[in-house]
Amino acid sequence: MTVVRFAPSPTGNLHIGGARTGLFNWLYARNTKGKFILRIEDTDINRSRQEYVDEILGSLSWLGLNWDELHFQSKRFDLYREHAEKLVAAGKARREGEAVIFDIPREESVKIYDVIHGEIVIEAEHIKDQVLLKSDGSPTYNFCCVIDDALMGVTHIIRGDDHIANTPKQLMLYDALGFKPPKFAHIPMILGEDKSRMSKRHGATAISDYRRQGFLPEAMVNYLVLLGWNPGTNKELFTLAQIVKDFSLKRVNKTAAVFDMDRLRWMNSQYIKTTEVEKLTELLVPYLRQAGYLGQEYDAAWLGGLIKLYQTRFQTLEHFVELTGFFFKDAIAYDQAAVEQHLSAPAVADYLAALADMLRQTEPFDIATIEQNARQLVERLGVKTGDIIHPARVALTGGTVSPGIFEVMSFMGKECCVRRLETVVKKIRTRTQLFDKLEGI
RNA sequence: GUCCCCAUCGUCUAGUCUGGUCCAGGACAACAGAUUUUCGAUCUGUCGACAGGGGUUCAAAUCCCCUUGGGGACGCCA
Repeated sequence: MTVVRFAPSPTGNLHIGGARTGLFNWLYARNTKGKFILRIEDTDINRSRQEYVDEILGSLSWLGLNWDELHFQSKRFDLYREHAEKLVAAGKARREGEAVIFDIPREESVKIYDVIHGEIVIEAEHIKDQVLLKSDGSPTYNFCCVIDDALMGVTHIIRGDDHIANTPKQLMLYDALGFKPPKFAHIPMILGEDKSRMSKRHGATAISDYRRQGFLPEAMVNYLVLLGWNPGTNKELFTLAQIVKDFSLKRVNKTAAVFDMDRLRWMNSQYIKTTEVEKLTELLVPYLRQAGYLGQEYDAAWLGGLIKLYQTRFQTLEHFVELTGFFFKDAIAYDQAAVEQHLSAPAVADYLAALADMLRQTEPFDIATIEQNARQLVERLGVKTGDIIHPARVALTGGTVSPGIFEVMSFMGKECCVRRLETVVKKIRTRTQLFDKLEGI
């Protein structure tokens, strides 16, 4: 049985690169019906924090990466010390005070047979002797890693290729300890836009940041897996189950990939489009509440309709909140350029006043009826449709961008539409030069 | 500085192992057109790459070498 592990250290959040490493391990385990071990590498007591453990576990769960075993290295110190003693006793390591140092066998060169890279040879002369136990008695990464992987029966180590340089050291430890080494698969790194290692200055790096912004876990996983792997077809959108079925280490790239936010957003919009409205509602409600747009009670049918109206227009859950603000807020902000472009013609006030009257008498206040009445109004006034629609859009939404205006009116409700239109009319008529004060309607 | 990894459109990539079907395919982005009451979505199209140089071969994106470029590692961090 294949056994893999993902071994994050709780000194920070689960970031994009770590998540992808975890994902590849998980996929490999599920594809081969093997075991996926989650091992928290918290040997650095000073930098490890419980909140990061929680954050990492939370992010992995959110992505849907369930683990079969969970271990903490901080609970295994005795085990590491025991093995260090053995190495000292065997003359393969030496004591320096409390510390134990591994003597790298000098005469050897180390060959790594990497599943992705093939053979990599490193001469022993380039490797320094390795600290196994620090002066405070705590074990080091390379040492714990080897002991745990060996004792936990890990068959494949899938990790970032920034670990290639650690591999010969670990291989020598496997040999010294008498353990059978696992197979290694070093996957390419994920880079920032400037092709350097992803870091905070590249923007959001934590999975939880993306979750907060309203990316869907399915989209995140789909995007991440395509960074360094593909099924060899032109297909790009997969369910997790499909990826599990198709995944193989053989099709993993060697080349580092640049993280592309545009593509992630596109990917997310693909999933939003195909997610049921009920599910989207459930996801969106907390965001709307946080924005103060929704109370405990809300009209689910109305909100569902609004979500449907916007389903092809929003790329993240936060984006939906941004786009639909004018449906929820009492005071909307008017875009200055839009006001000048569409509300400055002398006749506009009359048109909007007529529109407000018409809307007041429209019953039922549904899309078809509103449109029908609006078309009649346009005819009666002898104007072009756009002469009414564009000013109306600015008056009702504050800007020039929205879904179809009749849909907007219907969802906004008669009372709100009439109020906004009449307020704008009044402002135009009384304060012709003061369009910039058109706030708080 | 030393060692290691990598190298196809701006980005993610297919093709490289098993050379010919590739004057290099798909997707994101960009741009243009269609559609539309605006935007978006959608459809159609355009732009756009085998880093350079040597080999090997009848034939090279594919194999070999060098150069260049990029990345990573050289912690009593993980």
